Amino acid sequence: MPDIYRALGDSTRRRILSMLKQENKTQKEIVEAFAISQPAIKKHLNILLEENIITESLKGKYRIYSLNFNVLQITLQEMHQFTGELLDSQLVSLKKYVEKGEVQDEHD
Amino acid sequence: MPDIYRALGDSTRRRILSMLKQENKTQKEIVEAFAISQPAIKKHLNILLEENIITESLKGKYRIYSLNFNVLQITLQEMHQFTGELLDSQLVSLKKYVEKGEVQDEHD
DNA sequence: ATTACATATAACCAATTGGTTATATGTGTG
DNA sequence: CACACATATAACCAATTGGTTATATGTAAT
Repeated sequence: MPDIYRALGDSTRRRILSMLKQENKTQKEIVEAFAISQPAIKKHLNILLEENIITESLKGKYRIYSLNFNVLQITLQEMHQFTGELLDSQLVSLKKYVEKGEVQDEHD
Repeated sequence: MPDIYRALGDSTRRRILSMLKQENKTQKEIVEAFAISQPAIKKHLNILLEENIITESLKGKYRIYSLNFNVLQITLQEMHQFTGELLDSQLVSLKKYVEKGEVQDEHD
């Protein structure tokens, strides 16, 4: 359900995630780390929240954001499997080549 | 330079890449595998070409598309490093916890 | 040469994205 | 209570995305 590709699809969001991997951060801290406005950061946080990649908690007037490791782990693992299979196929082609003396069939 | 996140950011494009991992395909074959129009597929192919994730070659009236394994490998490896570091940090936190009896500092 | 087929391109559309500024709301502090 | 600060929300904007239909172009086959 969570769209990890959407979550990772923007470099600001990737930087936010990198920040959060060290320690949880308040929105204020995140905003201060970028050159764009607070509402712009909030929109990125909302996308990450929508995709369940981060969680939000309240502490007085602050909002604290954290990585959602459970979801991250599952979705990244799926993504990694997909990408792994893409590269895998090259090895299969190489194997075929070694065995049968051809790389691709049909088109070349 | 190639934006692998953009390339993978759409499920149609991911399906196209999956198709190409088996064998090279003509545009016609790709179009026939989807329920959307030829120009729509062409746009996706153009994005994959822009990001250098696939290559195009001519064969008579056909256009043959192939995975660009070189670029794929490099960009996916970078992506995987990024995502690996995200999850890694949890292990570091766990390690800290085991060693010092705390998980996070500052915010909780 | 005509026709059929594969692909390209143009014009259009609605929704999403990534940003802005201005302003409202909520919470802690002097 | 009043003010300051952190965050939320609204209204706006330009660019991109993902699709469409209609039509042009290039190549092969009859």
